[in-house]
This record gives sequence, structure tokens and C-alpha cells, in this order.
Amino acid sequence: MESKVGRPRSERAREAVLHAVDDLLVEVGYAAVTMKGIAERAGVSRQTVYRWWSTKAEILFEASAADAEEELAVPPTGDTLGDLTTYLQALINFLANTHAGAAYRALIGEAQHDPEVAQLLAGKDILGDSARTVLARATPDHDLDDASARLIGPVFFAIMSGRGPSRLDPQELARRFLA
Amino acid sequence: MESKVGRPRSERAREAVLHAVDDLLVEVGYAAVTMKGIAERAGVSRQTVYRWWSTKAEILFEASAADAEEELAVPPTGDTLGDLTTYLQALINFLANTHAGAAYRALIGEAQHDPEVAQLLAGKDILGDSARTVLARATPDHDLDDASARLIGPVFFAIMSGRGPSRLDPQELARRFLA
Amino acid sequence: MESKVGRPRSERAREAVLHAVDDLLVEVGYAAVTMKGIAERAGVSRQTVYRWWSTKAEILFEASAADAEEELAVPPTGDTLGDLTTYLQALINFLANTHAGAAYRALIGEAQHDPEVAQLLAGKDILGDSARTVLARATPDHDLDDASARLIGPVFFAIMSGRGPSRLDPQELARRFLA
Amino acid sequence: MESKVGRPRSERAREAVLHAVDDLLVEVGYAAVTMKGIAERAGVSRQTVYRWWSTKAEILFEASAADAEEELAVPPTGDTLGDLTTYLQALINFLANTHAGAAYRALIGEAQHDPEVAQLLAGKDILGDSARTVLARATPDHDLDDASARLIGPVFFAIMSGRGPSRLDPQELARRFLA
DNA sequence: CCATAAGCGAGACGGTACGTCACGTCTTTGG
DNA sequence: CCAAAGACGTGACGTACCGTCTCGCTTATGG
Repeated sequence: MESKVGRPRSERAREAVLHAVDDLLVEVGYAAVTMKGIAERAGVSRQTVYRWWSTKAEILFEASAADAEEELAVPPTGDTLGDLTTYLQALINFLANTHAGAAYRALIGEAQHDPEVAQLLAGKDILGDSARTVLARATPDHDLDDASARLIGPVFFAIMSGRGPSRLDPQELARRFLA
Repeated sequence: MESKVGRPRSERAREAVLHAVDDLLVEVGYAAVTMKGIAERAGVSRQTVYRWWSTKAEILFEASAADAEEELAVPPTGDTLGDLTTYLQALINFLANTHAGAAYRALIGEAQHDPEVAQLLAGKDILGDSARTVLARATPDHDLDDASARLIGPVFFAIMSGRGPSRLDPQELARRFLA
Repeated sequence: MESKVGRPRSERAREAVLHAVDDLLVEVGYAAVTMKGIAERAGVSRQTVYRWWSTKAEILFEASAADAEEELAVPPTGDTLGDLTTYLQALINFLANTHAGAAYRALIGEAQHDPEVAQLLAGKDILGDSARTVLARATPDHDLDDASARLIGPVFFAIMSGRGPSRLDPQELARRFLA
Repeated sequence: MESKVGRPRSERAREAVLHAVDDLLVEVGYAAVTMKGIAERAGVSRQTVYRWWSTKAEILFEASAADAEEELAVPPTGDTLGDLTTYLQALINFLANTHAGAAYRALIGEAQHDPEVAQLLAGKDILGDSARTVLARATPDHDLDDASARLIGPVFFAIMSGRGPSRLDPQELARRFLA
């Protein structure tokens, strides 16, 4: 429950920070994004940033989660192969070409050696959720965790390992998944 | 060509650094490993560390690459399903349970936002190479890049995304891969 | 001119602030007394503190001035040496052992580098006034400023310079003053 | 014992800091002197300032102690009244008109509420020492502490309490001291 | 009796200095 | 020429307090 007393949180400041972190990620890269830099870019005091977020990972997550979910939502058409293909295409595009995707890759990277970031991501499994949503209406397979790892894995590995998305064929991957 | 004059590089210092980085990775985690800390732990001057390596990623890569290759080498038995299962089991163990695996996950994470680390990893694709070696003698599939992504991907995603190795069944994954 | 309309100033808040600053001075020392700390200790909003006082020096002065005057008032007995001795004893005790004295020393210290505090103290010369009062009825000396400096000075210096009150002998000082 | 290895301390940095603190004291006043400001003014890193001094009080003390001692040294002439008068004149001038004197007043002020500053000053009692030196050759009085307090006190109080040096007559004070 | 006015608490805001840490470089002694 | 030691400038860290600002609520006075 939010307090009713005291000066209310500035929506302007909140948005400025989220936009700033997004801009900075693109301009200077994740490693060079700093809390100080975010504050200055947003025209907000450092204290205000710390008041609402503990780490740059938290800000980045809040800034990209909504985009990510939207990007990975695929409307059902009844055509299973088509839906999976569309989903994989969206996934490839998200991870390889969007700001939110770059943020997401950076966060997963940080999570490998920062438990707090790992916990942050564990709270909302955007990739897994999107895959499970698509799979729930596409297959009789009831172990959705397992199935989602098999669906996402090849794309995820190809992009995260640095070989890039160019040789990925979503339709072929979808076909093999259903085989 | 290496210079013949002057004091030769100290082999003692080199090994001390590599051991130090390995120890520190276990003790304090990747994020808390610093060049300063490595130098102090190794009993070596900071300048000496910088003389031979640019970043902690380089040291870590050098320190863990050999371990990684050994860990992922699977002797051929002629049994395709068995070999793939053994390989996936080794891969799961490597990524989830070994020091070298933790280092490798950290490096892949860094590579998402640090081009120098990305290039470092691109120079020696340990995961892909190991998979291709196993696949070359196991399947008629000639697109080994594609096949390796499909083989490694599910395991890689499951572990990197934080859901852990516990629910992974290497034999089931190998069977589905061959289907 | 004070306004007649609106909510009147809270006497409760005023007293709470003065008590808080007194308590804090004893507990954490002058340097660690902050406007924020005073407000919290008094159970009063920071705004309210700022509404009535500009600095912690002002609050401290208001909180200790009355105590100081009382502490340094010496009733005349007709015995000049006795009165001066009594006064010097009171002065030693005030500066070295009382809360108000500690506050006063702190304020004089601040006044050395803060013109506003200097002006605050200039408005009411508590030490000088008390000495002049005693001297006016004790000596034919008509330059009371001069005489008060000679009377107070040795005690003041001994305590302010950190050597402490232990070796001060008020009667001996009084005798020498009258010589 | 100082280490012989490693880069030696920069004399240039040391002097720049001492000059900076002196300049700043005059320009902005003690309260507004900050470690950050000193570093910037000296063209030196903050880290370097902290490496050699803990507080601005320490820097100020080091910067002004030598000046202070020089300022308060009075050559003996054999004329007791004359020497004391000269000394008191020098004391008045030091406390009221010199940079080092302003620094010294500020430090004594801080010492009233900062135990570390108090200890710093206790280590070298510049005022007391100078008075004792003059008194040792001027009077048969063997309690030099006591005598120095009586000598310095009136001047010290007059200046510290804010009434200023204008009405002080060193010869008259010396005469009364000897009476 | 209700409108106006000021005081009150709470708490967010933009600032600025704090003292610490690691960075990568530079400068010395000594092998 | 290399190694060690360690000081250097740089710049981000997270915290504290500064003094100001909005809020909604509480008292008072006076039409």
C-alpha cells in the first residue's frame, strides 16, 4: 500500500530515468552505463535514482520488460507451424535487433555472476513465459519448461555465443521442433 | 619473433597470475575479481599483469580454456546415441558445476556488451568446436553449425537463463535430437 | 508584525526542538548535530525547524543562553575577593562542566570562521556581561571591557586551549587580579 | 622508517595542497574549505590528499604551524617588560591579522567539539610553548603553565570573543602581568 | 459556520561533499 | 630489460545532509 502523505513521487523523474538508461545503453553500451551517468542524462539527482532503484540492472529491467513482452507476443492463428515460425522469427528479431533485446542479453550476462541480477530475472522469465504461452496452444506436450528450452535454445545459443542470427531459419527450426 | 635480449618473461609470474585468477573466481565471484586483486593474490606487481594481459577476461580465458576443452572431450564409442548423451551430460556438468564453466558463462555474459570479450571468444569457440567434433562422427548432417546450435541450445538456455540443470535429461535430449 | 490569522505557532514543537538540540549536543557532540537529526529527535518536520531557525547555531544559542546567564550570576556579598573568587569558580564550572558551557564553547569556535555565528554572539555577550556585572560593584576600574578580559582571559584560555580546568585556582587568580 | 622502493612521494603535490588550503582559508573561510575543494585547487587528486592527511584540520595545522612558531618567536633583549610587551604585540598581531592566526583560531574552535582536532592541537601547544619560552627567561615564576595562561588569556579572550584587538594595549598588559 | 490563512507532518526533489575503491599509468630501486 | 613497490590522476561508488518543494491535514481568526 502506498503512502498518501508527503510529496508524491515525480512521474517526470521516473520516466526521464527510464528513457535515459535506454538511450545510454544504445550509445555507450551496458558496461559504460553508470548510475551517475543515468542521473545526469535524466536531469535528475543521483539520490533520486537510488531512492527508487538499487542498481542499473533494475532500471534496465524496468525499462525493457514491457517492450520485451510486447515484442514476443504472437497472436494465435490456429496454424501451429506458422505460429511457431512467427514466434521464432520474433524471438530472433528481439534478441538480435532491438534495444530491449540488447538490454535483456546484457542482463542475462550479468546474472551469470551477480546473484541479485539473477534473482531479478528469476522474478519474471520473459523468454520462458512467451514461449510457454505459444506452446500451450500449439502442442499436447505438457512439460512446457522442457519444451520451451528446446524451442528457444537453438536461437538463444546462436545469438548469445556470438555467431549471429544470419544463418538461423525459423521455419526449419519450427519444423524440427514439431518432428 | 620474440626478443632474445633483456630479462626473459618470468614463468613463475605467469603461473601465479593464472592460479590467482582461478582461485579468486571461486572465492569472490567474477564481478569481484579485479586486476588489483589478481596482482596482490599472485604476489606480482600490477604492472606485470598489465604487461601481459589487457583485461581480466583475457586472463580468465587463458586460465580456463584448457580445462574447458578437456572437460568437453568425449571419446568415440561407435554408439551414436550414447556418445551424444555422454556429451550432453559433460556439457551440463561443465556449465553448471565446474570452475571453468562458471568462467565461461561469465565471459559469454561479458561478451554481450563488451566487443573485446566477444572477439576473444570468437577466436576459439570452445562449445561449438566440441559439439562439432562429436557431431562430425555421429551424424550425416552436414551443416554442423546448425546442428551444434540445436544440440547445445536447450542445455545452454536452461542453464544460462537461471532455471538450473536439475530438470535436464541428457538422454531424452539426445534422442529428440536424432529424431 | 505578527499575523493574527492562521494556525498559531506550536509551542510544543518549539520546546521539543530546544530539548532535542540540548540532548543531541550531549549525546553526539556539536559537529554531529544536524538539522535533520534535530527534527527527527524532536518529532517535528524539518520544514518546521527551518521555519523558525536558520542554523543549528541559532537553536543552540536559544537553548543555552538562559542557562548560561543563570549559571554565571553571582549574588553580591560585599566581600570583593570572595565575589571574584566565586565568580571565577562559577565560570570555570560553566565552561568546563555544563551543557550550556559546552554549547557556548562550540558557538565561539564556530564564530571564528562563520560570520553569522559571530554576529549572533555579538548580539549578546554573555561572558562579558556577567563579568562586567561583577566587576561594576567590585572595583573602581572604569574600563570594564579591559578588566573583564583580564579577569576572564586566563580561565578562558586554559579551558579553550585544551589544558583543562584542573590546575586553575580561582582564589589565586582573583588575588592576582586585584593586585 | 620510510620505504626505499616504489615511486617516491611527490613534493610538488605536498606543497600544492598546503598552499591550496592556505589560499582557500582566506578566500572562502574555514567552514567552506572541503577536501574536494583543496584537491581541485591544488591540481591534485582527492585520493592523494586522503593518502597523506585525514582531515582538513590536519592539513591546515601542517600548513600554519611553521608560520605560527616563527611569528611568535621573540628574541631576548634582557629587558623583561620590553620582551613581554613585544611578545604580546606579536601575539595580538598573529591572532588578529595573519593567515596562520586565522587558521589557528579555526582549529581551536573545531577542537571544542572534535576530539581528533583537540588531540592534534594537544600534540603541539604553539601558543603555550611560545609563552613559556618568553616567560622562562623573564620571570622567577616557576609555574609556567599558570603564568602563560595569565599572560596569554586576556589577549586570547578579547580576540576569540569577537571584540577584536583594537582596544588591547600590550604594554599595559605586560606591566600588570609583572605587578 | 464557513472561508481564509498559516502551521504542521511527511517525504520527494536537485545538489554537493563525503570517504573508498579500482582503474591504468608513471617513477623509482634493484636484480 | 624486467620485476616489485607504490604514488599518481581519474572517476564511479553509495551515503549523508543540505535547503526547498509539494502534499493533505489541522488549527485558529473573522466575516
